[in-house]
Amino acid sequence: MSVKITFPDGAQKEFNSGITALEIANQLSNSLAKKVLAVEVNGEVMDATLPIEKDATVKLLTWNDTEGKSTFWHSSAHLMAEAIESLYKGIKFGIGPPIEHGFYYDIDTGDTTLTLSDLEKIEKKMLELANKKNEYKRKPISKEEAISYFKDKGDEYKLELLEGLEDGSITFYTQGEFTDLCRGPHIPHTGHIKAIKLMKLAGAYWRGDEKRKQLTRIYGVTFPNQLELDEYLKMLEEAEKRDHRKLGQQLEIYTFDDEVGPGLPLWLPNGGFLIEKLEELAKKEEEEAGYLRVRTPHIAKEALYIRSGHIPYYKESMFPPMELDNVKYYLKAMNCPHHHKIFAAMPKSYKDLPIRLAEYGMCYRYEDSGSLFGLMRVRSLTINDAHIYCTKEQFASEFRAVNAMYLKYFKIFGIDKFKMRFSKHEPSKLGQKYMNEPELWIETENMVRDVLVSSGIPFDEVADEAAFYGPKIDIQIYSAIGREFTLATNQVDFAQGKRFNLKYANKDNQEEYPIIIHRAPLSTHERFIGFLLEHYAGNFPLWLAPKQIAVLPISDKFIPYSETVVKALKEKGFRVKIDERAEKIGKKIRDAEMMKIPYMTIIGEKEEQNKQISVRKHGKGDIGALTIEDFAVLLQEESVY
RNA sequence: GCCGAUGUAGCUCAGUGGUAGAGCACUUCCUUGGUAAGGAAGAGGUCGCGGGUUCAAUUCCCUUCAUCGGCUCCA
Repeated sequence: MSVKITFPDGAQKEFNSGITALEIANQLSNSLAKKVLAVEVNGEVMDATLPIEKDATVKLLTWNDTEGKSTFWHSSAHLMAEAIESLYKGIKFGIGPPIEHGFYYDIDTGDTTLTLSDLEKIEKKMLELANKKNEYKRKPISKEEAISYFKDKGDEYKLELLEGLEDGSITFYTQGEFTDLCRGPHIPHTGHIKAIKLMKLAGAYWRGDEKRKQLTRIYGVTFPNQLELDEYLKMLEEAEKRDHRKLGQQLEIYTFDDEVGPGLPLWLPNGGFLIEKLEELAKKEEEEAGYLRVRTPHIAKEALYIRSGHIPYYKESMFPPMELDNVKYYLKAMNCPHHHKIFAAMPKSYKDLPIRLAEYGMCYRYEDSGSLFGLMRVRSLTINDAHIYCTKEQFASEFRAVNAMYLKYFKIFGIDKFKMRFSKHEPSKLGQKYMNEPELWIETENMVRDVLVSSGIPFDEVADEAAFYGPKIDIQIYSAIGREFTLATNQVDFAQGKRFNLKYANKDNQEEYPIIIHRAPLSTHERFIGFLLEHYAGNFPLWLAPKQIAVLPISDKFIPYSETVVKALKEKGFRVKIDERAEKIGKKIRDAEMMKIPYMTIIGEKEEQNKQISVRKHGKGDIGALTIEDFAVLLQEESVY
């Protein structure tokens, strides 16, 4: 009996039935066989050591394939578990999956507490075990046997996992002395794992449920050679330099102060400038798109938030109330209720719609102390907010226009790596997390999907991520250190119109509730500026840079001429800073480079005589001498977004 | 909020059971130097806050606050 194997390049070859992928690789080339980690058979990833008994399309997976890597890391998690089990007594194991970069294993360490020095010990043990080139052996097992194995071992976590598995589909994998409940697949043997780094020790709730026991999670990453590990660690170091918290301090953008409070950023002058610039952009674009600007107070009475639903649905994220004359006042966590009251201030006709109310509104949210993260997650935030009140007929075009505005901004800022996420409700949570309006949910979700599909914007659909009042679109971005954030949102609200009794008279003079769109394409100042810092690595484009040009006199003899240069550049609208310190030019250049000022002009005798300036571009170096006029022309294009 | 780690000068970090140091930044002086760090002197810290142990605590222990790495949650 033979089987016909089709390779990715279309080539076909006959082999004896029952041949394994590893044996196929061996026949093709010895060096290839050494690299094979797993195999994809008819689209399914499996062990390279399993027999192939039917004709199949086969792709050998190596380190260069995503699935090869994740198999490698999954096997590394098992190796780590083996090392831990051999070093410590009474450890119970939760789950140990591969992740984007590496793997983790959640373990219950019982009475022992692991510290960072334990990680080194475990690393060493892992290398020792890897060296043994132990095979990962797969063994199908009955549910009954599996249960008795883990009962004997006393691992209630594995027993709980087994509860969810069907008899007949259960497999064990064993390498060396360690056996784990696992679907697989795994790499052929531990010898492939050559470089190991256990990254961090963390707590993680069993099955992600904060009401259940917190296990110890160990994150690690492994590679088939030391060089790649070194490169990876180097890359992490580089990413750290882009961390907005580091750049924010270095470039004097923002700060925190213990006496002000956690999550309450103070914007330094450079940060204040960025905010002004962003608002300028937003106000211009919103004015052109027919938005009307409003202003609202930072607090409101409890009654407003009972009506809006924030007290029942969102209270734990609000700062506690202050009480005056037996009335509770809350700091606003959102601008919407205030905007709704503006809509309600005067009677409306269908002829007034759509109404688009915009405000850079400052809000306060009591986020968990443990979740605060630089500018990305704060407790005081200023939202690029607006609410659009429209009829059902107007919804599609309004929603489309909002999406177009998003894309326009992304183009301005050169944001091309983002994900659009269409967040829907979860029917089983109606009345708890979500307003109990099943038909309206379906209807609005369909409207949103139609707009997305017809605009050709790629998106993922996710259940159980909606706001309590309606479905939404989130734009996901990644911080320099790989953490995922929602940058901007575009939400539909079918509920608040009714709750706030917002009405308009239609053509037949009947009262109707508007649909409301909540949108914030430029996110909050906090998160957007945090994101921009990392996105540009601190090198803001000229139009946005708080300081655009550093004027650097070579010695104080040239300060008078430098001052005329400063004056001339300022008159042309540039943001200029002069460095009059009695330092050498090399030092002044270094400092300006470190502050990432886009342009420097070096001014000495030559320049004064020729009525010119020597220009140096940040990160590029000397670009020669120019007149101020020519320099201004050169910068013209960069000066606007 | 939970698990773990950390907290010393504006910043980056040493260090010690006998009341503290370096580099950079800052101030002053010297230097007037042509594309990423010139020299010297000086100033600056109740060693996060509070409590305990001790003859003595920045150091050891506890509490608390903040930050960091995760979890949960979220713009």
